[in-house]
Amino acid sequence: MKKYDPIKIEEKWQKIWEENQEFKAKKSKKSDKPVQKMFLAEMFPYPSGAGLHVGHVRNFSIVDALTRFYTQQRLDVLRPFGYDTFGLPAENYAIKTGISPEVATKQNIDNFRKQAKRLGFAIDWSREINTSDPKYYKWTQWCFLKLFEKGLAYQKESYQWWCPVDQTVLANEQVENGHCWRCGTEVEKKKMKQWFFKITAYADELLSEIDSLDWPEKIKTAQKNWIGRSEGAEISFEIENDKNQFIKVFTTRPDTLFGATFLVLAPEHPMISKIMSEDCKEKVLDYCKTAIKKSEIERQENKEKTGVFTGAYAINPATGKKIPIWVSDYVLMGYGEGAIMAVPAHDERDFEFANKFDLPVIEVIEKPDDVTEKCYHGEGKLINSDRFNGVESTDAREGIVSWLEEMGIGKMKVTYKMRDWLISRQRYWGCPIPIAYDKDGNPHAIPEYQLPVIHPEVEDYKPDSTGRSALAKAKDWLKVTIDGEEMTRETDTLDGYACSSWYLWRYVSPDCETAAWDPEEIKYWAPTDIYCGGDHAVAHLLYIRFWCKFFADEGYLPFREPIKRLLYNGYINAPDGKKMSKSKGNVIDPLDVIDSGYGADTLRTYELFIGPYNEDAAWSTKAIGGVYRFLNRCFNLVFNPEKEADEKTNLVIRNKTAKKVTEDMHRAGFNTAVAALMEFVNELYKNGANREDLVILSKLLKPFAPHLASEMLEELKADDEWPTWDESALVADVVEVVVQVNGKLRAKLSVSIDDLADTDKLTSLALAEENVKKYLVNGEPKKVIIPPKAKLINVVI
RNA sequence: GCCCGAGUGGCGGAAUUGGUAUACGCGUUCGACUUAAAAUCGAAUGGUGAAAACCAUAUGGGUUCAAGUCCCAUCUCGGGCACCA
Repeated sequence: MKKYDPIKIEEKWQKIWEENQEFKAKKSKKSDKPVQKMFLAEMFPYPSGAGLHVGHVRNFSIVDALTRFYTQQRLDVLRPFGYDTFGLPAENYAIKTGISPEVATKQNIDNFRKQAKRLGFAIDWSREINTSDPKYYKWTQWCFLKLFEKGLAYQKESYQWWCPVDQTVLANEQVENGHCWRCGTEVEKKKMKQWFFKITAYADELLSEIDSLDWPEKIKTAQKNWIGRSEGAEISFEIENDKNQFIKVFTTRPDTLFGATFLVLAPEHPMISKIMSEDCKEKVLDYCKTAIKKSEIERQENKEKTGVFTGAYAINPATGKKIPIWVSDYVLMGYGEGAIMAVPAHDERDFEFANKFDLPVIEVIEKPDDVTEKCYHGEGKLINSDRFNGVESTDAREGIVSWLEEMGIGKMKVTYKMRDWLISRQRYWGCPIPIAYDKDGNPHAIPEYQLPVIHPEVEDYKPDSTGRSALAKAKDWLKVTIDGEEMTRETDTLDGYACSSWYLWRYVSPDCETAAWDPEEIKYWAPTDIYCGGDHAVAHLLYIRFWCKFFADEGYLPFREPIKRLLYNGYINAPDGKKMSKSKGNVIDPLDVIDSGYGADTLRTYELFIGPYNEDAAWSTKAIGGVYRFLNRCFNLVFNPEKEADEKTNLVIRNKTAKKVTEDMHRAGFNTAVAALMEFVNELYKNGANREDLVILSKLLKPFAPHLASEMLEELKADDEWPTWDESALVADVVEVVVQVNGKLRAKLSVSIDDLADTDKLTSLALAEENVKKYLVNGEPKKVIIPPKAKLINVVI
């Protein structure tokens, strides 16, 4: 009796794979027909000091199962691996311990690599990349310069999110509920000069191409909402007593213009200081100062409207009447024009504001009878709107805008919620921005031949007191000569998301020294066919699309969407259903699971069997034993055979399983694929097995438990090429047909496959059943329904 | 508040196109092996009921010969966005 020893088997095969460089991507050249390529990747990990966790294992196991599936189908497969290494944890660790981030990162990578190898992943290890390696970030800097050349990387002074603990600016996407995504501190607003990428230039295309992607619906809607396109109009309001001053507003409801009874400006609006009257000046300035200082969380918590009158009036161009101009923090400077026309009768926020400050409310849309709310924001016929009375609001939008257009004070406009991507960080451990400033403070690109701008070594990694990164402490490094002119380097570094916005393309030629990616290799391998991850729904997955479109425009990429199919996997939670965390002490360490004797195959198979890949799952210490038992049974069938079956015994189940597993792999139904293999094994235990049964079992098992399957295939002296199936063998000679009476199950018939199409025969067989007969009142049914292919008879009485 | 998901045994889940609800696994119970235990193998396992049968896919309605699946309303949970004019 041989015993299944996963640790021994896994060591053996991992060594063989390493020596043979088994997973090195190959470009086959078959003259007769082109070989399909398949580029798969997981979202590369941030290598933390804690090592791999079970979430990584799930993510990598999904990609691995598919990698092996396509490899077994003899496609040209590229499955690389890399590390996203710039970031705050390494820098904070350096500040605390004095150990340089390079050193700590290298250790963590070595550990991650070692652990990943113990899981037996089919990775092309010759293509490993690391974003903090100068050979890599040289090209991140090159990407920045391309964007800079085209004006898509620019500097702007503006109010920005600032984390007082991490001492850095944060992007909108890095602020969660008013708190820093890294340390959880409440963020502040700070006025600073910052670098931005002009992602808004691609807003339209980023939105319109979402629907063509084979991505989960929830990611697509999240991106659509984030981009937040709305169509409306820009309208200029003349200031009373000053015909040359206008305030522009954005509105999606120009049809309600006659009901605009006041204007509201954001506290940051530049016109405020120009228009406010002397007697209101003090109150207005005071309000603006407090509002700007208020954190977003304070603005949200206190939803009651606040505001102050400027003392100035504007003219409603539709009515010619003068309307007061107010300031309130419910109007945001970053959206539209930072100013609105308030229509309190048809907008709840304006209504609240008007109520509080006792401002006039004029209804201009007819309310349906069944609407009782005071503030109606639906559609209807216009009223109180002079020549537009009676016009449907949906038509009036266009009518009023063209009328304004004739007067030269309005036009159609599309606005987006999405803002430009803030990319500068006042941190040491990031990719240095390849910019230097001349004596007058003008930014200049570091010329390409001077790249990479290498990280200087520093003694102390803390940002300085002015908020500049530790790079400012490297005095010699700061000085640079460009075209004979002495300049000072930028001390900000790039947001880590910049590094991950092009890494998929680096994978095709990771050692290329003449370009970020080799055009020939890109043409062959990219775009990525399958990409798998469980995070970054809007940030990373939007940025990489943006860069793809940009580099396509510049002629560097022959495609406009970087990821064809996205698999978005769920989290693995602790057995109690809660998030795993060190502080709760409920963390399951995958290496412990392997070492406890289960082995990597059991761990991987279990994580794919635990539930649908795209849903969260709770770890079960007991259930993993079931998977281990299953693999033991697979092992026993090959190494401790008991019964030999003849050629026909398992013909149906064998073909059925091959079909089922193949189809499940295509639709990423890993849990049901494993279940089908379990059924197959149960059947083989009952019936006995022949070599053909076992070869097919081993081949189908390989994507999940590659070590054991390899061991089985070796014993069976078979290769691992993915099996096909014989469709004609799927059907048994005799099938079960169900008989229902009024949709309720009453009897089961055994019917020869040849009789299945004979409805007369089926009907008489069904009606002859005792348990059917007794329901028939006159011995005759009303109707008998035999749906094609359903193996079901419904007798209607 | 708005926009997406989801709700099925004691538990994780299956049912892919409207056609046998509960596959597969865990747990539980019984049996075999064993001095015994573990491991392993086999059997049973939605609920009520002696049985016939009835009731069960969050709740209430509807469409259909037939509904977990489609339609309408409601509730609950998860996620995203959140004063975006």
